[in-house]
Amino acid sequence: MPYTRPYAIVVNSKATGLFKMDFKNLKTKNLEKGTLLLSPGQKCNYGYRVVSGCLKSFVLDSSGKDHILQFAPEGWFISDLESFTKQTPSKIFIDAIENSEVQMIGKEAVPSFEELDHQLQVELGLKFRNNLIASNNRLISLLSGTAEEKYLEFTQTYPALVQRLPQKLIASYLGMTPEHLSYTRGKLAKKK
Amino acid sequence: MPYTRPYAIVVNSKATGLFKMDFKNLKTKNLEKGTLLLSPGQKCNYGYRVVSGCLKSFVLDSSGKDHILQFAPEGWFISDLESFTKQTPSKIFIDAIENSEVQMIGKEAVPSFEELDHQLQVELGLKFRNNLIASNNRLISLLSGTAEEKYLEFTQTYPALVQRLPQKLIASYLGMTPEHLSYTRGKLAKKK
DNA sequence: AGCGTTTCTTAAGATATCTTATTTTTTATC
DNA sequence: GATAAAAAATAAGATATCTTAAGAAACGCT
Repeated sequence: MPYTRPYAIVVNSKATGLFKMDFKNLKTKNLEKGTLLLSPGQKCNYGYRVVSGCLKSFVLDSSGKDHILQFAPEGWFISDLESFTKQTPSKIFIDAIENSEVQMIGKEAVPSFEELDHQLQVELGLKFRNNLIASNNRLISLLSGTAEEKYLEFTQTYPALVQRLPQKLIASYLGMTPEHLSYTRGKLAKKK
Repeated sequence: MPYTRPYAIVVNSKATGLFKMDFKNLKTKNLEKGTLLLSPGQKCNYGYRVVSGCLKSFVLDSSGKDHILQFAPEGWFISDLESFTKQTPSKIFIDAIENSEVQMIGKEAVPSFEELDHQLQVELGLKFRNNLIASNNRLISLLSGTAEEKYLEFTQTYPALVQRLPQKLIASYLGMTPEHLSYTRGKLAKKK
């Protein structure tokens, strides 16, 4: 079943990691829970720095199931890097998991990487590198982990999110059904 | 069963993408097929630029199955980015799929990102960005694709490798068994 | 506090993918 | 080109994860 939700704003945005950048011309926006910021097919013209609340990015597969790519709680940045930089149609959704406050960084306000000032090039280059390391580690985890291993790893990597997010979203992030995550947690609880 | 192979050299290395860089002090080395260049637990002190042949990086999971992270044919670069930059113990293997010639880039010859000359910072920053986009796309594919979809995508993305590599290595890259890939290919052939 | 909604748990049956084993095909070596 | 070794195909039975469904618990709103 396709994605249906009440939503307020339709703006745009990348899906990658945690970084803080200070640009000029930041517009602050308050989003209601459920607000959809980017949909597949759109060009992503914004990045979002989360001031409060939490966003997520996700894809829908050919059978209509969603798969969460990234969570972005306070201090994190979220966008569709590929669509934002290459101005290609996005493949992903971005929406608000909670009522959130975000700073929007518009494409037009961001020079190409080559034209950024030197300090920002270094900072951003390092962010890309760290995000790449994180993305590769997630690949390893997805490729080689069992449901149990992946869940345990998540709880260690993002203890705060385990408390805060509905389990079904964590299941989607880990590539399993909520039912199977529940079953896995049950097994783990017995072991202890 | 653990990884056993005849091997010649034991050096080290990252696992990320395609980029060309020219550093001084490149040592060229000829590797026999099967040569192991990096193992889990080691610090990765080298990156490898492949001149001819093909390398791969992979992990072994808790039940002894391998999962290929990257192929590196001619012109590609391969290493363990995390271990190389942070000097942490690697989690991955790197070895030669074919007899290969590589240029070794030693950790000691590579300044930190902050200290690189400006031109290289820009080039490398863009490489990190493109690798990150590629890594994110692979995540999407692994999370949301069926065996069939993932195989078709691979054939479109790396047509040359489909010809060149044994199917069992492609299966490992796609996160499935060789038997299941064979079954999937059989189904696809009938459809056509 | 109470009622409706969403989330979580549990469990039975279904399916995709895996395991093991055997046969056929391809590749490598002398 | 013959033989050995590796890879691919095929198939039957096993397992992890999914689907569906229903009840229990938690949450959110008035």
